[in-house]
Amino acid sequence: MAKEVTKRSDNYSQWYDNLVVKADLAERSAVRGCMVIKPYGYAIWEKMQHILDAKFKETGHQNAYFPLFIPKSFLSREAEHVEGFAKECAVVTHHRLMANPDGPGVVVDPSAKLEEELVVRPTSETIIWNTYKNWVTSWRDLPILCNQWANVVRWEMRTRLFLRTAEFLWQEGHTAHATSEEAVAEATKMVNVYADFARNYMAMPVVVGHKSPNERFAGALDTLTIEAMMQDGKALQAGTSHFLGQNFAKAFDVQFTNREGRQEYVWATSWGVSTRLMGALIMAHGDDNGLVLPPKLAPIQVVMIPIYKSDDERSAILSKMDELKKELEAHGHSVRIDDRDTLRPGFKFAEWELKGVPVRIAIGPRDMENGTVELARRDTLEKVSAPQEGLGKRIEDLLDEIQANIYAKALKFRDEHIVKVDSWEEFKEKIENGGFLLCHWDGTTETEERIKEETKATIRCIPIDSAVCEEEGKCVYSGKPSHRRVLFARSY
RNA sequence: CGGGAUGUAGCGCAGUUGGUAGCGCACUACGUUCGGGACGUAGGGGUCGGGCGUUCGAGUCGCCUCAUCCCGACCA
Repeated sequence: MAKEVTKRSDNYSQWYDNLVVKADLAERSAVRGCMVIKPYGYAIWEKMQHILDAKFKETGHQNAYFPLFIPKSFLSREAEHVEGFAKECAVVTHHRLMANPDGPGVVVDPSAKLEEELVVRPTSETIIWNTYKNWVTSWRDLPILCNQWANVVRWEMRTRLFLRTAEFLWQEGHTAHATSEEAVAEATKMVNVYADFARNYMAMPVVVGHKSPNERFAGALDTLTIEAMMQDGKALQAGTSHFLGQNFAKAFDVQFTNREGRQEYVWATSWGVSTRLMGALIMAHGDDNGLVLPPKLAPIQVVMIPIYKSDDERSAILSKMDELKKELEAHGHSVRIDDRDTLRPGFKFAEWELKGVPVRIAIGPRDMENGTVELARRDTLEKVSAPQEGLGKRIEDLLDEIQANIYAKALKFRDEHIVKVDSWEEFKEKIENGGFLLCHWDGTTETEERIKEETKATIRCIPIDSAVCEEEGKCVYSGKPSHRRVLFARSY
């Protein structure tokens, strides 16, 4: 009983925190609100990065890197933007330490005060737009399609591993365009890249939609989002893509000469996903035995566990495993042979299940006699005996099946927990059970905030990928007329 | 910054009216085990968050302080 994961049904938060630590993904750091991503967790993040990065390249983007520090005056150029982030900024005020004159240790050298304080980026719009100003003079310079992989700092009051940490890793795309239409198309394109990634790689269904004005990114004219449902019925914002209009171009005076020779402000977008996706992955698929990784994101897709008594058996089984490993690797799968001699098979089974490895192959003396292996899949925990012959093809099919099954399971769960609600009484009752509520809303921020106060539910998005929302009705709270349903939920 | 709680071995915890600092897991060694989280035996590991005070004597009582967590506030 080395590592136990609590049951999801007991306390979902506890189950989550416990799983993150026990599965060796991450742990709390000694630094306030910060997280250490451990090698196994980081390996999953790296797979996400590589896939996303390839998609960004396919859609014409290039990677670049901008400074960590943002002069305070930059951040305050765009009024809404600074208002949105001011309360959670880490600020650098000095650049030198000195020996403590009153005792041991060091203190900040008061003579090394910065002329202008530097903010540790909470997001990079301001520093990037200040840079883009110098890159754009003509319509021929557009579009600029840059992405940056970076860390950002947001001094949150309460933090949770992967979901909300003081420092987190992410990518942020920042694009500049000659026309509004082009920028809107870009923002839409990128939210769909995220949705595709969530569905086809993370095996996680998402609802794509617009944020309400109240929930928009600070400084955006429109925010597109992908919203996922976790297994406790709460929503998780998994990625956003913003149409920034000309707000930042005006704030940083980024103009270009158009084809007609007139000066014009450029149109902007920004979009990002973060290590929060790790939290989404865990909460979308994990079970009481631990993590369940979709094969496309699993750093180890197949783990092989030998079962033996004698040294002779051990070496015979391991050499058979080497052989099979080569075959699987030829099919493009990542394979780990767990040849640790100090642990018993049962322990290893449990440990790799905890880590979410999609497929386990066990080989013991019996299998060696029969030319078989024991094949176990993580998603259903089913075990079958399979011939060693043709294993490569069989595993390939199995991994595809697991990928599809995990998605189907998550989709079924989500669809069972989305309900249309038309009365306020029903709303208050249903929201207690979690899940997404599709309701009519009168379009006012006032109603939205009242609903939030009374139920802690917010408008997660105004869905664009669901025809069922488009109908006439009355606001679930105010009774005023509405022409479409929006998605309400409690969220992380 | 309000309200509540907790700091004792790497982790999780117990510690009674103040009287020799303990348990489980983990760790080390040896042996038996090994097809679903093994067992036995023997070990190692602590300025009880910090400071001051009360007392013959403080993990325990008092005051101060620091840190962390929970509920709020906050959360593109």
